Amino acid sequence: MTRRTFHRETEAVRQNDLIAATLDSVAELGLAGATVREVAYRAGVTPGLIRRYFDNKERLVAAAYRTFISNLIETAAAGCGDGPAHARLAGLIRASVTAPVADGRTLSIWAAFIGTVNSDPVMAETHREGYQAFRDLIEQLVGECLRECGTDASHQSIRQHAIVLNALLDGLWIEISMGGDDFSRMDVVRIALDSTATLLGIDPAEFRE
Amino acid sequence: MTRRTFHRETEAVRQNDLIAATLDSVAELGLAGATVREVAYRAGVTPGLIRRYFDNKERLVAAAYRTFISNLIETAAAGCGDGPAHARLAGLIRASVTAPVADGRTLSIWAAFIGTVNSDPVMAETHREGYQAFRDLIEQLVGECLRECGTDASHQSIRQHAIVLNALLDGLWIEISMGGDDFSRMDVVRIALDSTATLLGIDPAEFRE
DNA sequence: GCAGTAATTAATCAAGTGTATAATTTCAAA
DNA sequence: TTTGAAATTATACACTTGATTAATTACTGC
Repeated sequence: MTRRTFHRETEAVRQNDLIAATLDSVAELGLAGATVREVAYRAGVTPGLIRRYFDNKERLVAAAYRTFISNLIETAAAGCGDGPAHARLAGLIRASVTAPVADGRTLSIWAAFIGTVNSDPVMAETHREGYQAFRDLIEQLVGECLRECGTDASHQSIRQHAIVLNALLDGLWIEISMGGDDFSRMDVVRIALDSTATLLGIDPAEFRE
Repeated sequence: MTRRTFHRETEAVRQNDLIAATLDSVAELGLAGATVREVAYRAGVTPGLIRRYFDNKERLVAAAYRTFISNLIETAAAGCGDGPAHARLAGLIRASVTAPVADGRTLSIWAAFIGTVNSDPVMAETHREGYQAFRDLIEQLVGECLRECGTDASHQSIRQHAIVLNALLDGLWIEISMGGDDFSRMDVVRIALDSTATLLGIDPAEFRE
C-alpha cells in the first residue's frame, strides 16, 4: 500500500487554498458542514495538514471569515471609482446590489458566519471590524454628497443619513441576494439609486450614472 | 441509586418547552450549541424524551424556527392596531425597530437560523413562508397608504415601494438589534418613520404618531 | 385502592468530530 | 547524487453527537 503523492506549497498558497476550501464548504454545506475533513478534501490535502497552518479549526474559520468580509467590502468599494462624491456613492450602491456582491453564495457565507457572532467573541470582533469599515465608507461619501448638494451637512445629519442609507443597502442586498422576489424584470440598480437620492434629498437625475 | 422524579406533561406543553429550550440554546450558544443534551437539560428533561415529541433533531430545530419566525412577525404586526393606513404602517414600523422585535437575542436567533437556509431545504421553505407573510403585510399597508395620499398607486409602484421599505426596515432592524452604533441618544423610531415618509412621499408630520 | 398504559428515565451504541503524533515523502542545498 | 530538514500523510485517540431501547415511573380510569 503506497502513500498518496503530494507536492509542497508555500505557506501563503496553502493558507489561501484552505481558506477558499473553507468558504466553499460553508457556502454549500453550511457552517456545520465545514468539517476539518471536508475542508481538507476540497483543498486536496489530508486533515492533519490543516493544523500546520492554523492552530485549530476555530482559527481557520475566523481567518476565512476575515478574508471573506474584507474581500466583500473591497469589491463593493471598488465600485466607487473616482469623480464627484455623488458618482462615487452611486458606484458603491450599484456594486452593492449587483453580483458578485449581491449573490446567493455570498449571502450564504455571510449568513452562516453572522450566526456565530453572538456566541463567539473572536467572530464578533472580526465582524465589528468589517462592518465598521463599510459604515465609515458610507458615512464619508454621504458627508461629501451632502456638502456638494448644499444640504444640511451637520455631523448629526450626516450620521443619521448614513445610518439610514446603510440600512437600506443592507436590506436591499439581502433581498436581492436571497432571490425570493422576482427581480429579473426590475432594474434593481435604478430602484436603489432612486431611493437613495430620495432619502438624501438629491436630484435623482444625477444618480442615473 | 434512585431515579430522578418527574411529572408528566401534555404534548402541547412539552413541545412548547422543548422549542423554548431550543431557542434559548440557539440564542446563547449558537446553533452548534443547541445539542440534544443541551436542549433537554434546559427543558428539564432527559435527552431521550425529545425523540418522543420530535422525530429527530432536524424536526425540532425546524419547529423552533417556525415558532420563532411566526411569533416575530406576529409581534411586529400587533403594532399595527387599527385606524387609517398610515397610522397602521407607522405602528408596524415602530414595533419593528423597538424591543422585543429589535433586540440582540432576537437577532442572534434569526442569524443562526438564516445561516442554514441555503443548505437545508426544510429551513428554506420555513423561511420563505415567514418572509412572504411579512412582505405581504408591508405591501398591503403601502398600497393603502399610497391610495390614501393620492399618490401613484399602480401595482408596480406599490411593489417597488414595498421592496424598498421592506429593505429599509430589515436593515434598520439589523443595525439596531446589533447594537453596534450608539443608538441610545437617537430616536430610532423617528428616524425610521421620517425616512419611510420620505421614501413614500408622505407628509412626515402624519407619521409622528 | 388497583391495574394498565403511556410518559419518562437511564444506559448504550455507532458515527463523526477535532486533535495529536509518528512515519513517510518531497525538495533544496551541498 | 546524497543528505537533511520541512511538509505532508497516515493512523489513532478521546470526546461529542444524535439515536435507540429496555427498565422504571407517574398518572388515568375503573
